[in-house]
Amino acid sequence: MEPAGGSQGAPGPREPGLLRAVPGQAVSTGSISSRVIVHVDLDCFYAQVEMISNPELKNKPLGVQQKSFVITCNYEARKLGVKKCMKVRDAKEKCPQLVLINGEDLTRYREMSYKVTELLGEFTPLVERLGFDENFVDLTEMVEKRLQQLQSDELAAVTVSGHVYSNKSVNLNDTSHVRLLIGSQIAAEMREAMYNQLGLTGCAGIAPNKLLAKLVSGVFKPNQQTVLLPESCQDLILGLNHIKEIPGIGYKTARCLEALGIRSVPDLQTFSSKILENKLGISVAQHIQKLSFGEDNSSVIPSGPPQSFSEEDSFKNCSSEVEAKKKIEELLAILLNRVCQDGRKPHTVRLAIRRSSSKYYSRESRQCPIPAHVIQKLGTGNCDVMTPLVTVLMKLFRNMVNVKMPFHLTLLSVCFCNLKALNIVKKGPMDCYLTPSLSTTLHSGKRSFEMKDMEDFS
DNA sequence: TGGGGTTAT
DNA sequence: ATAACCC
Repeated sequence: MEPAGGSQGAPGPREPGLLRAVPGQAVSTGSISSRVIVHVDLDCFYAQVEMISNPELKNKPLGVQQKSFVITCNYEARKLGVKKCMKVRDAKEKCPQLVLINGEDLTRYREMSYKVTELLGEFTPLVERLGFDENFVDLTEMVEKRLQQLQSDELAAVTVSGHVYSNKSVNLNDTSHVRLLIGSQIAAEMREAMYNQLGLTGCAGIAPNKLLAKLVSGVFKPNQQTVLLPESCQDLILGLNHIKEIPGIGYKTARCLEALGIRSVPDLQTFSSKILENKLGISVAQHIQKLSFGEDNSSVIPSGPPQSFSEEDSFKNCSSEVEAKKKIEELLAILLNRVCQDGRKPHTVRLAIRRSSSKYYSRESRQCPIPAHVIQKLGTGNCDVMTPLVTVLMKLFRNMVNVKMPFHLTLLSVCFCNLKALNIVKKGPMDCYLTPSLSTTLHSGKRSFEMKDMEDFS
């Protein structure tokens, strides 16, 4: 996650009203100590996208299928017993009327996903994506501005939007809650905008940090929102039945913890820090033990454009080089279109495989720089960029797979990463950005001082 | 599971 | 390059 104190460090000088989000970097929120974070979680996202594409699918039980699995389904289908990640066989057995749509091509889901992130980005630039269907938004500054617009006698009149997470009765008039209540109003506006502009429904959780916002967003589903007030934080985290339900504690860590006899949240809260550090390393140990108390000081990191593009395909078996090459070419062709639309240029290509012999989810990969002359042609449609890239990918393939020996693959993945916006030329304290057209001009004309620098760069 | 993504080591 | 995490 992030070192302690991330978004709450020293305020430092900042231009008033100017909050610039730099993707991948935390943004200082000034001297504000209590944050307001919202977690926005779309309802059965892929199924929603399919129902928008084809409204006749509404009020029918709908599943989205990848290979032999129903990876998500709408609420009609859930009522009839269909669950996420169910085998198609089992789902059809449970629910013979189930309509299935193939969801292996993520293009429309990805596009809609970024529309959601962009829409949230109109409220504040502090939006962090988590997968295609979830976003965290740091509302602290927005809330503070709205608060300053209020007269002191209006504070007690601020009302909550949506549910309040609580077992006991809470005093909503306590003005120490006013920031979270305003946060709940903004969250409602966000969900309204998502529905009005994109036709999407979803849940939201509003809380003082990302962990708690995420946990509380799922309390009332679907299409509802919940705010968590500070006095209920312990109730929420202690309400979990197993540590694996804490986001950040994954399969491996949960296994390791179980071996130590740690299963429940109180188990983890009270376990010896020293022993935990020895078992998991100081970083993970301290992090997850904080999580067990509901503490999470990680900041919302604006995601910006993606850092990598990949296409993958899984299959029962691929055991010849010719077959592998065909599949790699398919993946590559799709990727080239995607990277062309993005505008930036990848400087690294990676090939990953999964062998049928490998125990569960384990991949091997090899990567290498994309040749400079290939990078330059990448945006420019007509040139053949496939051939050199296939050549380099097959070299990576043969580096991983001894093609003279029998092999058996179940997955191939091609990834473009190390994306650079434009040709960056270092000249002094400020980097200078050349537009592609200017770059071309410099190529054809006399060779400038900057061009010599560029050659070193690539 | 699948077909994606991210960060840390 | 891998391993962990997230969806």
